[in-house]
Amino acid sequence: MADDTTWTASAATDPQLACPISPVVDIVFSRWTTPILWTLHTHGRQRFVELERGIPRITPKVLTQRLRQLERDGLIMRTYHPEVPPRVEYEISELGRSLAPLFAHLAEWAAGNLDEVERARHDYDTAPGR
Amino acid sequence: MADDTTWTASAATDPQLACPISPVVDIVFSRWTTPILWTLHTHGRQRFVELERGIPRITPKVLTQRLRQLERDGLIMRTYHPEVPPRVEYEISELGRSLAPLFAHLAEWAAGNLDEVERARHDYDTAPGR
DNA sequence: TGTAGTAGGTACCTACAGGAAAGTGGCTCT
DNA sequence: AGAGCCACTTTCCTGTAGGTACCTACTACA
Repeated sequence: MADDTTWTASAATDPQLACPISPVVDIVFSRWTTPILWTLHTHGRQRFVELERGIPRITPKVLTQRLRQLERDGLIMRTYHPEVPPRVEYEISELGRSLAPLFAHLAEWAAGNLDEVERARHDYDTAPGR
Repeated sequence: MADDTTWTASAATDPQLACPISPVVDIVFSRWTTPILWTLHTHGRQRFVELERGIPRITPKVLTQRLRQLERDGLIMRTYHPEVPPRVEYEISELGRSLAPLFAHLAEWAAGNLDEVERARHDYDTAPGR
């Protein structure tokens, strides 16, 4: 903590919230949101069933919930076409697109450090006295 | 999606997991982990009670769980001093420290875009036909 | 004697997230 | 006539994360 060049220590003494990035985490990294944002970004505009098929094991109920939440937060846009059968298209918004470099860094960290996490886990699990 | 310069589209077609950053999210952004890592980074080595006092509303049980998990993943280090009363110190590891620029970007995004999320929410909530 | 302090562990309980399955509406195809 | 399509919605149910409260061992100190 001697040299705090990378982390902003602004809200470090916040009485209520000890971590200034907690609100972002709640918005961006709640469950199922990253797969949705990811597929929406890489595959572009998509319909409900396409998302459902593209994200394995997600149920339509939860998918609807997450999509509504993401729409409310302004990260994605929903366009409803009153046809028969109905057609709804989801696409990432400008605000959602602004997360792209962040996700890229995350993917980069994952590529470089996930195996070390795996190794740490193995060491911990096979440590003596456990 | 036309120009994929920032996001790596490597695992975009992964059959099992539609999102290559999901594993990282599970490790780094599970509940309470960011406040713990944040305070550990900004305040340096800390004892259990210090963490407990520094992170409002966390219960000792959950704090223990999260600390164990973070230790197992290699993000923090635990040193036990067999004194009376017992003394345990937690500090961030090299691997955990490597998350610093990531967290900095997150804080930066928060500073620049959180109000826009707030605005989107207000617009959504006060929209007609709702 | 008894109280404080530390770092948790344990038992019990509740709330809520999330899963499974079926329903809805209106058109179109067979 | 019936089935199928889409985008959900609703109901019911379960699992589990997390909260509360109490417990441990040991010593120093009043």
